[in-house]
Amino acid sequence: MARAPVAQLPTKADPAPRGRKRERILDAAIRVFARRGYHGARVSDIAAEAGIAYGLVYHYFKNKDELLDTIFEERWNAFLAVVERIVAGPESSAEKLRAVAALILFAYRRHPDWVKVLVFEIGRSSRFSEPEQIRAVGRLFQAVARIVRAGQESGELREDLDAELACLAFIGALETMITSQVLGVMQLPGAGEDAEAEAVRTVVELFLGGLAPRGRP
Amino acid sequence: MARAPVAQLPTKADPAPRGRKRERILDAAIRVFARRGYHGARVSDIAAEAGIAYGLVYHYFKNKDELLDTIFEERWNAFLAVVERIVAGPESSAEKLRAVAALILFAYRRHPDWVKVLVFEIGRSSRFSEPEQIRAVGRLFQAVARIVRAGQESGELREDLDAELACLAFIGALETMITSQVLGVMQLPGAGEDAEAEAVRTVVELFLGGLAPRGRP
Amino acid sequence: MARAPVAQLPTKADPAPRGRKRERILDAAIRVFARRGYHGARVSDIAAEAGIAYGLVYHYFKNKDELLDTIFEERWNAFLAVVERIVAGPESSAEKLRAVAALILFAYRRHPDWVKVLVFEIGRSSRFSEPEQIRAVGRLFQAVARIVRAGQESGELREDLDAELACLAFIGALETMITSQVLGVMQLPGAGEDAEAEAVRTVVELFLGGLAPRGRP
Amino acid sequence: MARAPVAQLPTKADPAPRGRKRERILDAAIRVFARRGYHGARVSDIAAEAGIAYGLVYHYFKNKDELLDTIFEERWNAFLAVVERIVAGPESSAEKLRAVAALILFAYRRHPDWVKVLVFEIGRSSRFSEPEQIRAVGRLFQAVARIVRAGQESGELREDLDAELACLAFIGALETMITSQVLGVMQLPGAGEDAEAEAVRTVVELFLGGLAPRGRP
DNA sequence: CATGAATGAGCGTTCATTCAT
DNA sequence: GATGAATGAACGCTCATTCAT
Repeated sequence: MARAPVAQLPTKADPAPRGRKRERILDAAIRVFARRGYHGARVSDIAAEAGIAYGLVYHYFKNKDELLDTIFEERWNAFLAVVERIVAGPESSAEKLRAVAALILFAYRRHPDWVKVLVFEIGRSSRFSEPEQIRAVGRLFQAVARIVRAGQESGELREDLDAELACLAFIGALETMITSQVLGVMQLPGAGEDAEAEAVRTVVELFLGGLAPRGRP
Repeated sequence: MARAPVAQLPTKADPAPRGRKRERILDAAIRVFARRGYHGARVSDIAAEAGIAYGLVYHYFKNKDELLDTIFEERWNAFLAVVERIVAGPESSAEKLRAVAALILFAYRRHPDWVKVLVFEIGRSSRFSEPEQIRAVGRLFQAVARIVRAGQESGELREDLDAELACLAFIGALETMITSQVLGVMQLPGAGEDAEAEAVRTVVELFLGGLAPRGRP
Repeated sequence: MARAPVAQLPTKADPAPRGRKRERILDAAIRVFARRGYHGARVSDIAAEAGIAYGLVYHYFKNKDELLDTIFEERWNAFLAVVERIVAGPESSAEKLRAVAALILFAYRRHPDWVKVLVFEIGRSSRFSEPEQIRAVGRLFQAVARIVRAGQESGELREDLDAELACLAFIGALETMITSQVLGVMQLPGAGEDAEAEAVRTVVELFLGGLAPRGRP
Repeated sequence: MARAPVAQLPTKADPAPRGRKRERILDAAIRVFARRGYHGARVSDIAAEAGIAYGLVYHYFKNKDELLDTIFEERWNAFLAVVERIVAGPESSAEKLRAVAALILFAYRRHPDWVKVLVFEIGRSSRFSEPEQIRAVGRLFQAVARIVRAGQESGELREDLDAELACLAFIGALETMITSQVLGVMQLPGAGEDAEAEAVRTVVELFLGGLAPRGRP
């Protein structure tokens, strides 16, 4: 459904038609950043990956930084748009949280490079300290927090926990699951789609029901 | 008690006595890495922070990389030792999880530089891909997973959620809370010790009881 | 005739036209290596001598080592080609040996820097131990040895001396004459062209006729 | 006979008794210079080879340069003394030349490290340009030249070749034979002592009798 | 004598960025 | 638009040398 903006991300099968050099460069940058990290990626690597001369990168982007910024802005905004649409929907809070979890983990399976860059290169260190990017990431937390607050107001969710702290935990749980898959820290149960579904279930169940058996008050 | 190895971390009030240059360098490196990130930190910055000639760094460490590796190994192992002691204790699973959460968030309040380096410079970026470091981090997850599994076996915790997935979520929640504080993504309720206590409560409550009110199955 | 490749070596009078930067760099490197030795030559010296930014050196060559290797390969092969042509000619062995001696000593007078680098920086120490370079130098010895062996087979030269040992002596005599001129160890008779001619005569005469007077058996 | 000064050079079997640190350092330096070249040899390598702390090197020698200079002076002078004794002897010129050739090639077989350092590190490279060292090497040439001149005056050797050029050729032939053995450029006939004897015979025969058969004028 | 911690000049190399073509 | 030659700031690292102990 709302996956259109995500689906337009680069795929080997869709190598961007000639002439759209700018997109070619961005896609190449995502791949190279994912592979070598921002600092390890040379502008010439990106150009080579895009099949162009590296001087051309500077026609479309002011500098290497702007590449990362652009990736972040364009892709993150597209991603946020989907999240906001989920938030604005008529479903229950539980349903919305499940949708957000599924969106994030699905995005990773479909576009691992995209997610790696986001998580490892942007959600990181000094560049991330820039207020603009912090605010952008804050919008994700606020969106999830709105789901939680709405649930609390409607009585669907308990009110004695801070909505913002709770949503930090929610996003953090998802991020760590992705990280562990990227790095192979742990073997997750199942594989591919199955692992993803199980991860979604676990996070949502945990988040809503907790680990303690229901029998205990 | 078990905080001895942690407590000996640098404090402005304790500028390390003469002769312990190696420690001075490591402490300086932690501070500079925390401030500027690994790539942004020049060896000469670290030497200046330690108040020594930069050549001396190479007397004690093979290269800049080894600085980070050493920090990781020495500090992370000290940290893990405390976690393992918690795991081995006689308390209930809930108590142990609370203790781990408190340990992590307390460590951040007391040694923010240490934690920043760990989370931002080691837990991300390519250097983390090295098997040795992945295994080291894996030990943390395994430790927490053991707490969860023990709880599941004793009936204290529900058994229909995968222990490892659950502990990924648990650690992830804590990491994101720290990150959000470092970057100021969100204003957490309270401040200092209070904020920390509230964060611990939220994560543990969420993890154990979930967001859904107890009344609902 | 066959001196084309040699003749294109740098001369102050021929500062190499714009665009042929690679050649400019190699020529500059030869001059600086000759003046200060490989270890004493800074990359920035070479760049300054070539009138370019030192970064450009790395555009054309992988590193400082490759400069020396390239000089060796390109120039040595050009030199060897001339030697091989002499070997293949129809002249007597004595004539060929005289031609080789003249070639070597003439090359030094015309291109002293070239020869200095070859003799002092390449025919030296660790870099010279690389099999590829040893083999390249071996080709010179083999070429001269072929002249000697042919002379022995035709009866022009005596057969009771090993051809390879003999040619080692031949080349060694010439090399030492060059060295003594470079370093001014000894005052050679005559000057410039005359000294060269006398050196050629002495080496060839010695090599063919020996120091002992013909009258003595 | 006159080999005493040479024979006192270091041998694995005679590791210099305790206390004679200065000699230990010099011997170690010779070994390390021979193995890695002057530039490639660190002062700490030499100290390690000598089994002492590297600071001690500076008690006995002003700096690294002085090590090489000392090796050169002490060993070269000892070597020269033997040569001068040969020159002063009552033998024929031919006998003396044979003795010099044998001395040089024998020295290499017995003390290859010593010879390598002399030929590769001192006989080349810029340090050799220092007048003092040039003069020292010049003394060897002058000694051999004196043998030749004496032979010419007594009628034992032909007079139409310049004595100094001739002795350059003589020494050069010997040096190249050593070099070719060090580097393995060529397979010499025989092995060890035999190869050496054959080399001596070839150089002396060549030098005295030439390659052309006696029958031809 | 002996040690090795401490210093810092010096240099090779990388790579983002500019710009003439 | 497109290319890649050209530039040079920046930085990691080596290692000879000094000196307190």
